[in-house]
Amino acid sequence: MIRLSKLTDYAVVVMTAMIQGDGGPHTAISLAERTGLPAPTVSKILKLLARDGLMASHRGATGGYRLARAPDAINVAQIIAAIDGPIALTDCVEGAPGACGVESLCPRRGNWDRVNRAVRGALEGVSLADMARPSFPDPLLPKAAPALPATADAI
Amino acid sequence: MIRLSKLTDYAVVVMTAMIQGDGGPHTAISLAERTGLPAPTVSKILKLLARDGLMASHRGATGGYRLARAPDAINVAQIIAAIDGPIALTDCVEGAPGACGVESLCPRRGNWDRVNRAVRGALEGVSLADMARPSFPDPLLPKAAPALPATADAI
DNA sequence: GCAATCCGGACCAAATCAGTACCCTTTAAG
DNA sequence: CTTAAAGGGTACTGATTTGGTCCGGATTGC
Repeated sequence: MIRLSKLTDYAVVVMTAMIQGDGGPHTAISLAERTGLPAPTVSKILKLLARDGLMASHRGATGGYRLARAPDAINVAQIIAAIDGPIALTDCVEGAPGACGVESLCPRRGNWDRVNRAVRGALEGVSLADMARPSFPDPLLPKAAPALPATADAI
Repeated sequence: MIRLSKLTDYAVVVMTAMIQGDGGPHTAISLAERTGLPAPTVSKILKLLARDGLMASHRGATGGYRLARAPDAINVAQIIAAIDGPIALTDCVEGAPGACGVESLCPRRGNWDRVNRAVRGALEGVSLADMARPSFPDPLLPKAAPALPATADAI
């Protein structure tokens, strides 16, 4: 499967938890308690999100984190980019020149970029507000099945 | 970054190499020579592709592999599914129930599926024929830069 | 001044993946 | 019928990545 970092999943959990709270700043510890995630991990996520401008941080005694923008002004692509780094499906375009072997076959590189753009556009179309919305009616997922109906929604 | 398996990249290389050859069947060894990839790896990829019906294999003395369908009838999503397994960004929906911790925050599960569908649709829109097309004019990639302009095309 | 909080980096263990090797089955040629 | 060529499947190993932790330092409010 296309592995999306687990930290990115946690990031969405933390950010939705912030939405559901009051407007005040949230400390890393309080968010860890509310989400059930380990505190150091939450702290790491918040730092990454703040570095990319998705969070506004306030240091000092009564400090904490706040969302930098409204939930519908933050999309999934931005969150992924903050945690996992730039969205690129392959590492074909890297510093290592010898990895590609025969160069005559490598013009496909530009075409992977086409795929990257398509995926990026899809991810930009989903906002944090969409993710925070409580589970919506979905005919594919009759919510009574915590077992593993996962294979159904695969390609 | 969103890690797409390196084997999937190789799969596209191998399949484009098959397109550029004549119509006859290709052996795993001949494809390995033409692509510069290690032979056992090519064999592994071909087996995976054949298992999902993307390749037609012919055993015996003069056997080999052929594309099961026309290049424009095969899309990237199918290749990824054959190599990396079903396309699912997160493993939130798994057999392990304890992993999620607080259940009250987990309704976002259905929303990840929305993201999955968006990505899947994007990948289905790119065919193998698109990938095999020799590098097309792309303003973002002024083909004279094998160094590492990779960060430019990131999100 | 003191305490609470964020900031930045380094560090370690565990899971995952790429790659390889081996043996079996099938098929066609001689 | 025999032989060789090719795919089919499984198991194993080394390396890379990732998730998670920890520590000292900087900053702000009380």
